[in-house]
Amino acid sequence: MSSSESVKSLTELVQQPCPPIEASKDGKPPEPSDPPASDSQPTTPLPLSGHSALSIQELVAMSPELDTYGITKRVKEVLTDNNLGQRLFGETILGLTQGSVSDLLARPKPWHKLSLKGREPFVRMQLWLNDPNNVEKLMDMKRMEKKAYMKRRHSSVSDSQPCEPPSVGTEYSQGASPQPQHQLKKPRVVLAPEEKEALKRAYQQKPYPSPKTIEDLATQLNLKTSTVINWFHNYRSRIRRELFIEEIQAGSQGQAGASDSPSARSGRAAPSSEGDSCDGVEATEGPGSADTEEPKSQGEAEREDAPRPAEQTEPPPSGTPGPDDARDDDHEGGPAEGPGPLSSPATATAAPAAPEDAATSAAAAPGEGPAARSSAPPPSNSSSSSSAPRRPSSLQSLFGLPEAAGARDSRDNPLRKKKAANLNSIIHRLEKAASREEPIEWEF
DNA sequence: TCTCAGTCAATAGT
DNA sequence: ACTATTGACTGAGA
Repeated sequence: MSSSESVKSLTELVQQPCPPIEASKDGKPPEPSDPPASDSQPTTPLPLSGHSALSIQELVAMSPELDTYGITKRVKEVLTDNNLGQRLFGETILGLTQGSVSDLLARPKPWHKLSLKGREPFVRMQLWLNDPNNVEKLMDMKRMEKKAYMKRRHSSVSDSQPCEPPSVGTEYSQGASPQPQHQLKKPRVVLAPEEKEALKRAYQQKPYPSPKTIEDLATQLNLKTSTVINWFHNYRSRIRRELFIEEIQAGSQGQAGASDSPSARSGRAAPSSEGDSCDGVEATEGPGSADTEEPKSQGEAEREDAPRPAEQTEPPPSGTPGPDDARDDDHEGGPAEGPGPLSSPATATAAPAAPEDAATSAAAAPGEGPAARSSAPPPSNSSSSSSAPRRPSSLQSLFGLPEAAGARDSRDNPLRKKKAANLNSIIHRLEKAASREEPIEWEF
């Protein structure tokens, strides 16, 4: 068993025409049915059963640094060039749903920011790209899917069977499914623009609201607190991701690239898209307290963009996510409270005002019920927190990355890099401080 | 417990 | 039909 041995098999494995999907999807019961067309295997002997010599996880662990941005770029090209959809690609190659694929392709995170699990799709994409035959295969699959669909449709037309959602294969079955599905399906909550507005506003004042604030927010907006909590979680990470891509794009304007080295860190406040009239980008403070601290320096640091509201906004003082209210010094509940953060100054139209008004539409039903949870068998597994033995050379060729790692040079914009570095360290310290409870002195 | 990373899946947009 | 967006959920850390 020499390690070289395993690398060798690894190489072979990867070199095979077909991507080693599956590996072990473990977990989620409702998923394993994803195998491709489900109706007939074209000619692709997907290694769906048994295990291959190496699990994809191992591959990931041993993978050299990949250029996620470059990979997604190529994948996008290939998909569009060949008219292949994200759904098919995602389900057959990545084992992910269309939405996830879309997200991944549009906002890839830099390799270093990815967890082992998060790297998996990228390794799969890379492997997939390595063999041009894979495209053909996918196209074949698409054709077959279509054919099968047509067939099914015809037969059902002449055969009654009104049911049948027109989705490709994927019949459920799934063995012994108790089929509890008739249950109410919890209508998806859709936040109204005004509600989002209010939430964004609140976020700007306090990216990490205390439970109490959340509670208030929920009450005022007539939403469930869990919705508000989720919204903050989602919003924070979305913003973070937005920064990543900006970082990548800024760092590689021109050549594909790179990714990892922390480069420019410019950022806007939010992904914005709709009304984001706010873009308070620098709206740091609403209520009186005009920042206490004051990074005096930054003299030459760029100023124009208020970088990440999140970390920068208010970690310094007391920051810690500690149990004790810590961050939200804002007393909105108190005196003069009024509308709190969401009080949209002028346009009070927002939620707070008229709860009963159907307008809100969204949240509505306050009475949530016991909500039957689906039993979720804890698959766990993965594990394999191997310490990633590095084996670059062969693996690199294995993954066929021509450039990838190479781009770490950084002779792009020295100035920019410098600023970035500076900013980065600041951020770093902020984050650290935030998670630690120490007073630390702010001076950059 | 909280946050985050990753996803799913519904649904809005094209 | 396909893609993009986004609320919710799951599991891992601290």
